[in-house]
Amino acid sequence: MPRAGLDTAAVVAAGADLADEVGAGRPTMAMLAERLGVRTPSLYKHVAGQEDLNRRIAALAMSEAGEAVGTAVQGRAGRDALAAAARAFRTYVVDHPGRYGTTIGMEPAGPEDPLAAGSRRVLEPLLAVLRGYDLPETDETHALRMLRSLFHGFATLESAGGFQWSTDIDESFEWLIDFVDRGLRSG
Amino acid sequence: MPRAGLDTAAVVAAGADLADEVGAGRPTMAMLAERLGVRTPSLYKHVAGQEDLNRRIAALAMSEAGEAVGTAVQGRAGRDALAAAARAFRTYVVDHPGRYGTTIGMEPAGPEDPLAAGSRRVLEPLLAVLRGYDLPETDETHALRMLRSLFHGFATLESAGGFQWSTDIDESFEWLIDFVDRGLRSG
DNA sequence: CACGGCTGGCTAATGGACTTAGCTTTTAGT
DNA sequence: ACTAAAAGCTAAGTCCATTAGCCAGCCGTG
Repeated sequence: MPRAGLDTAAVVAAGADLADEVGAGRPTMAMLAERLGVRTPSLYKHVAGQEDLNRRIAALAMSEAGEAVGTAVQGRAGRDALAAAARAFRTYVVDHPGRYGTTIGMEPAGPEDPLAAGSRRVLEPLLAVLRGYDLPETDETHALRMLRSLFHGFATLESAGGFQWSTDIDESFEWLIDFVDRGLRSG
Repeated sequence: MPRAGLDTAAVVAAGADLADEVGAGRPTMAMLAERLGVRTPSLYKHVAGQEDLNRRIAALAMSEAGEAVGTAVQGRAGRDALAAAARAFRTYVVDHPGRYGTTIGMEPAGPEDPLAAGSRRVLEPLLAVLRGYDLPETDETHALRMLRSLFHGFATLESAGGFQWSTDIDESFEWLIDFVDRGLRSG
């Protein structure tokens, strides 16, 4: 009987793919095992259980989202950087709704939690974007929270089909970038 | 054997309470039945299943949130109305994290879905707030989506413990209201 | 007041999911 | 080649959601 050659990263990656296909929170250990060509209990050699798997998927999603935003921001500043960051984040979430959705409602268990580290990877480039505007230092945290809330909220609502009218969503998104840019410049 | 005297509304209300206590998506039919002093299968006389229960909880949450925001906005205009709406929404979500969390990622099944009706109850007063600003009509939908995204994102992140530094969250929230108000006035 | 039907409860049973325990075989290092 | 850890497996336990089918309490009619 040949070995499947799995490791934790492979299991988590497959779980993340599965979440993107069937929706956040929907994948079961059984589905994942079948996809990996392995029996369900074998998964427990690589992850501690469903809870652990989900935490790892969420951390992966955060880290990937952070990388996408970071890359998009490289070499840009001001409105350009803001728009690039926003679009990169939205694109990531729309392309990976399941794994990103796994992050929702999950509390980091402490500053050492990989999930918290992933969050920081997202926040870092956003902070860099804000540095391109002339904000009083005390406002930086507030603005950062605003950006995160706005991007997170928009992407989450969009990927859940939460915007009802026919008005073009892309258009709303560009409007939103403009709105934030103007607000930050006049701050 | 005396009757428990349940009906659909009572079951949904108890489910919503339970969600607030143990977290969105966590309540089981078994827990709910025990709390209602009834055996699990009896719940199916009032609710079609777990999926149906969650949809009803979500619809209830939306409707309640809409009512809270609507009441808060009554008799106010401009910045006042915006601030009242924002605070009412945030307060509702913080006080009822489980039932509000149940709405996340749930797609309305059509315009007749009570969940969609609940969403409209939230959007209505927000639209009224926007009417207090001088926006071009084409911007109204965009602004509405922005408000919804921002409030939803902020409240969701907050109630999941997603804001990491020690900077006061209330302060960020007030800053955010101010930011939006300024942006809408200069629109 | 009797009574018949609906309604809301119950028990029993099925199927599926997560998880643990314990065994076996591959594989990597000496 | 030999050993030991790692990675698979089967078997089994628990819990949950759901369906089927039964029975008793309530309501309205005669």
